[in-house]
Amino acid sequence: MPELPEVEVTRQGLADRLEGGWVRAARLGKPLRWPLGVPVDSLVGRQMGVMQRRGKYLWLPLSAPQAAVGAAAAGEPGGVLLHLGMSGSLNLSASAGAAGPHDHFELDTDRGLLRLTDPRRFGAVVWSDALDADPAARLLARLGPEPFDTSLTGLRLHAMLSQRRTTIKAALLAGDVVVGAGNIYVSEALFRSGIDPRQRCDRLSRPRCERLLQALRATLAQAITLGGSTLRDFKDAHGTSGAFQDQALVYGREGQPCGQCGQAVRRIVQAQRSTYFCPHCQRR
DNA sequence: ATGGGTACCTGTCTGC
DNA sequence: TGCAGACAGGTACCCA
Repeated sequence: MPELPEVEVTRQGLADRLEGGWVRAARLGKPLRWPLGVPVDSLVGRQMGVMQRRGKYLWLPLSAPQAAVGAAAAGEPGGVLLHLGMSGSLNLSASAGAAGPHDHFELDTDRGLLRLTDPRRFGAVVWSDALDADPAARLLARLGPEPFDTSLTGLRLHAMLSQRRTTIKAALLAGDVVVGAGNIYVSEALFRSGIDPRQRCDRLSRPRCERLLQALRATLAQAITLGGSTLRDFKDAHGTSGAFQDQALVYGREGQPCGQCGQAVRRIVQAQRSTYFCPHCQRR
């Protein structure tokens, strides 16, 4: 599910509300992608810091435990690195009922109950001593620059892409050239920049890389404003669905007329994933 | 080193 | 109605 906009919308809905709050209890459901790495009770008695995002990961800093607040355990500060996988969402609510079959991580805090719901369980919650310590560091190491990082320019994007022979669709999806765009937003950004998703990275001119970066930023920014996309599962921290899916120009629109030229939008499969594009408006 | 395929897991929808 | 098969927002890992 969640691509950068959905993760960012989630972060925006949680950061202020969680900051400074205390963890009173913690619980795990079914196993996720990786084990937490520490006993879940060791999260109790810690104070939450400002939630941050890197790519599609979220980082919730946690102070060293205070015995007076919760459990007795001593420990060092650290945090949990969260990933929403394909079907995850994080919700903070004052009065949550009993955990459902897809609720796999819960922090009961004085700010409410923070709950990760993830039917497919591709998501993750991993303890790390710091963002730049393993295992967080190892997971984040492969990520490319943030799309809104001002040091990322069309020139730099062009330099990175010129080293690759894969298709532009595959390269953007891989997240090591730029993070954040997944299957929906890659299709949309390529349409908006008029680039054929099958085009080889090393054949893209610098002006086209420039246009691609602009389109990617515009698409992601619009999606964040609209609360992300909800295809089926995604809800923000307040339980609200996104609205970008209604603005998609090609994604999920196979056979429908392209809004620019009227020709039918095509769906092809690249690396086992659907790609939507307009063969007329998008050129190699 | 790069690139492609596989695996993880559950739910929903389609077509026979 | 039942059931098999395809498909779904991601990504670490393995092998060529």
